[in-house]
Amino acid sequence: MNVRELLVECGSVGKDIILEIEEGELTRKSRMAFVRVVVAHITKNFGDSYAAEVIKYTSLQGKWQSYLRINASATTSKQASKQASKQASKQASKQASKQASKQASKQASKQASKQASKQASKQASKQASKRASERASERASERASERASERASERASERASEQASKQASKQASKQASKQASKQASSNAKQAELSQMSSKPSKRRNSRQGYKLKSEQKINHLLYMDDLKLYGKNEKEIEALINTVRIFSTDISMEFGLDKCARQIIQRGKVKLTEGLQMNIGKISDVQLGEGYKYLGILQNMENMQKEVKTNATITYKKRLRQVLRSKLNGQFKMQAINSYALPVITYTAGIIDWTKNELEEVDRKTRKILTMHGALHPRADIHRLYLPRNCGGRGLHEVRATVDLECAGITEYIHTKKGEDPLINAVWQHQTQGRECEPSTRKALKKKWVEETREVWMQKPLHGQYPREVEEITKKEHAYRWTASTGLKIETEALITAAQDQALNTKYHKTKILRVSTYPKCRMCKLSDETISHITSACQNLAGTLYLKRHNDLASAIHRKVCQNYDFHVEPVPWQHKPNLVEENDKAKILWDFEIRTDRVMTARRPDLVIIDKGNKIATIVDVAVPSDTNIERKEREKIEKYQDLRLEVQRMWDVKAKVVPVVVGALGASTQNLDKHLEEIPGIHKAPDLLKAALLGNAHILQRFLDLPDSR
DNA sequence: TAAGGAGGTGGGTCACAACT
DNA sequence: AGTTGTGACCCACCTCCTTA
Repeated sequence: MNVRELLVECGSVGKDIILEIEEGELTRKSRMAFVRVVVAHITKNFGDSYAAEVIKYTSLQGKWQSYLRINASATTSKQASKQASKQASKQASKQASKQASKQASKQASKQASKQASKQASKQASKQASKRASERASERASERASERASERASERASERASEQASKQASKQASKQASKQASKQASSNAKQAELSQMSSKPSKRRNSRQGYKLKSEQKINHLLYMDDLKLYGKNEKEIEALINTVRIFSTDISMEFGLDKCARQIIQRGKVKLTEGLQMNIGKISDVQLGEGYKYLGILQNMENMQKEVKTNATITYKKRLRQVLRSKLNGQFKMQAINSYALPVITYTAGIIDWTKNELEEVDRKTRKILTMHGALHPRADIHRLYLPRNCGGRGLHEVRATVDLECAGITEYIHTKKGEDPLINAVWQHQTQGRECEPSTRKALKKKWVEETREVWMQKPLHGQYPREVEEITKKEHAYRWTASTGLKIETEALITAAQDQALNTKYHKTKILRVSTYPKCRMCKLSDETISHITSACQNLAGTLYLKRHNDLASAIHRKVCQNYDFHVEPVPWQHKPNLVEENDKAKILWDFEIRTDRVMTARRPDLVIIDKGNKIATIVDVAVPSDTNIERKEREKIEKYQDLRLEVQRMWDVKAKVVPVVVGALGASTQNLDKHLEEIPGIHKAPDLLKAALLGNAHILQRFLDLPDSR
């Protein structure tokens, strides 16, 4: 299809366009006409759904070069490439909007109200589902839908907001229903209010209120202690306020006049008045620039987006810092942020229109604050930060994702309830604009999000290296069990995860990845490359000192528990426990790092622990190791193999049944599937998390010490 | 070099005012 | 009343910078 020919065909309009293109700039008017001509042509020839590919028409000279030649085809064509379909959808949407606007032009007046109601319903539905999630009761849903319609009415008609004093409205509703049933002669307004609060369905049919497009009337919103009244003009509002006042008086409650406010909107504009003078006092108008807080959201003629956002962000950050300054451990700090700080933002989800950028900004700020408090290494992976702990993440909730999920939840709620309530249905209709669709559930979205985030993390060349390697060796729940069970400080947690992410400042990293150094070898032993796994488990210079201490800490933790089991005296505090070479009483004998004299010559005869249970005639040979995470399984097999000779010798010499138990914990927290099974074989109660914690603390100490050393080169 | 963050760019949408 | 022009805003995408 040649665009130029097309323009020539369509007469004077086309000729003008051609002229303009050749002369220089195309005016917006002509550009639009241009698009209309092209789109009309395509839809005429290829139907409503087509694929179009836009190609530069290089054979033309001058200005025409930058304009387009379009290859259009019906969408069934298999040749349509990805690009083509992308373009097509773009064009299609363009065209759709064009046509829509044309058609809609006739209904301009309707559109205006549509837009108003669109926004209104959006906000309303959000609030609706929020309440609903809290109460999931009929009342809640009703109120919600009412709020929706209320919002819709806001722009088009006058509106006044009014809040009765808290307890008044609460008790009023209760008492009102009682009184109404008791006294048939009670005044009409009383009856009306009682209906409002006790029989929601009738309340909607009352005379007063703002009328929606769907013919329903709405005259108030009530949630707990917040009451809002709506009327189609000032008089109605006065009448409604009067109703509330009468009730308040009846039950001896006073109007909290200073907490009430009114707003009159005429033709979409706020009309400021002196306020409403009543015999009990004056209800003043909502002041310009100020707002009125309804259910925690600052509102004026509409939600005060900017103010709410700023306030929410400030409070969020304040709470975030508060949590991080606390003495909670890493896991609980994350939980506290999720349940104490984050809801400040998520409460506004669906009511306030957060942009993607704003939410990402909040996330960035969060990470910055975390880093400032030592809770996140600046080079650590951010996708991992937001993954659940059982997937290897740190269990923080991403603000953006949480808000998205919240909105999805609201949509889901409205979708399921729309059949039960005409007002909710109205909200749904506004939101979908007639396009029926099945919203995906919140749960499914969450699952999808976790999967995708995890995939991104795993695919990263550097950060994804650890999970890829370690998950080949052991199961996820064993590799990451330390994150949920050890109760480490958040700083230690950050250090360990940064080490797993290969994000620490090692010489190998500097040389091979940053290329700022030329010497990748270890600063201590100068033999191997200075990688994380080298520092944590393979450096010869550290073997006799730091590794030994880590190893002994772990072994002595086991020793202490064994001693407790056989009623030996132990220090009350674990870290003060100093194992003796030999402990013996009538129940058992415990050897610590003891070289066993054997008749036959053998290499491995000095295990970390030998426990001889005298009663059961069982000897347990325990050996502890903290290898690099990728070696745990191999190490475990090696240990068992290594002590087989000794086991047989012990059986023969001491006339007991002997077994070898390896306790292998990865330096960065991974463990094998067998760890729990092995621990059960050792007398006493041994918990894997305690051992993991001992290993990780030792390891964090090693990393800190090592990386703090001056670079020799 | 990997990753995150910041800023720029182009395209799209929307609201509003001016014009026809 | 309908059309057109304009600016604000948003978003996706890209590039560049920074940091380790």
